[in-house]
Amino acid sequence: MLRAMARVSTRDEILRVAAEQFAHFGYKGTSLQDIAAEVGCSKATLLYHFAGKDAILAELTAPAARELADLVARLAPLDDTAVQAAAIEGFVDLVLRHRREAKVIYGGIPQFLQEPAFAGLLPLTDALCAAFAGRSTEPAACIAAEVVLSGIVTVVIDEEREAAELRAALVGVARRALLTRPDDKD
Amino acid sequence: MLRAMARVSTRDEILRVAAEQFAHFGYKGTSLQDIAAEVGCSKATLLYHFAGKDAILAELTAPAARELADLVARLAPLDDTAVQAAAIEGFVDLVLRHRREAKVIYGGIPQFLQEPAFAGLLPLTDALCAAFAGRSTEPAACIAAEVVLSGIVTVVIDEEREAAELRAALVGVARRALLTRPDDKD
DNA sequence: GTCTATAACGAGATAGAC
DNA sequence: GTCTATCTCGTTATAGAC
Repeated sequence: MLRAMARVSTRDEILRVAAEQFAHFGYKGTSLQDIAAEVGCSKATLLYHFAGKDAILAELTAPAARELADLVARLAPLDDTAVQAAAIEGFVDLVLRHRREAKVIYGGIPQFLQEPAFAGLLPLTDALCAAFAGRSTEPAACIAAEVVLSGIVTVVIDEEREAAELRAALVGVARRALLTRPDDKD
Repeated sequence: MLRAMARVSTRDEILRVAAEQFAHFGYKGTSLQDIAAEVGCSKATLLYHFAGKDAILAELTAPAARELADLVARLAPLDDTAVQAAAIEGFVDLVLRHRREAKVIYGGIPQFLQEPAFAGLLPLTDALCAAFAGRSTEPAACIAAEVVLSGIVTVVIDEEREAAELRAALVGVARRALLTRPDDKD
């Protein structure tokens, strides 16, 4: 039971550093050189552990993408009134579990990478957005959902605050922003 | 009075296309090749009209950045209760006047460009964020302000809807999200 | 598993003809 | 003003020693 060391493995360290830099500077804005320098190894070592830069990205985002698919599946059977609250809490928790990856998955990526690993993401974010809007097709509700969704993923990477405080604040702002009926005690 | 033609000038067309592509794919994610192809000219023509890629970016963002500075200056003398409402309407209007540029200015840029043209932007967005929070230093208020601010700029570039409808929806969601006191009739 | 060296490619930018 | 051709540099990726 001594597996939780500071330095697990070079491979995991590469993933950690890459996630951080992709989120901060974007996929294109981050070079293998940058990642290698931060990890403390050479570019060649990166490419020994991963087939290429895109493979790092794919492996990085896979767990969060899978959890997003799970969340969307869990939301599907809920009725229009319950789906919004469940979407907010489920997504905030997901994003807090994957702070760095969230921004990479939600923003930026789909435009310049059509790999199978990312092809399924757009429908998922669309479904999540609809859930945030309480399945309303009102323009105001859709726009509000988009604002909240993109706002959350953008903010969470740069915020230093602890998870519990951040969670409460994000759930709170999402509820208020998406409020169409008076059901909360905040 | 016949200046409003479809094709004003190559120079303006370059600015228009660059703004669009920077917003969609990011500054680093857009090559001069990409811009030239969309404009229908060569890379050399781009560099005849502008000193370099960064000069395109600087000229592109200058008007919106100046307006942002003006807005922050207008907000400064307002008291804590009035500043929030003024910030919301002022910023939404600003963003709608500069849909494409807004995302470029608010996100992404500061990390990889420390030129004088952009050095002053971070303090401005910080001041705007404080205004959104009603100058509160409560974590919840600050986080809410960040969510709304980043959400607005992210959403506005991809939204197809007309300005009036978009404006009403954005102001509405911002007011609800930042609501700390009951003063609105929405 | 990690390194140095280098190949292969694409990017921003320049030169000079038209 | 716009082009083709070219230069230079940074990037991804490979080869081969240790």
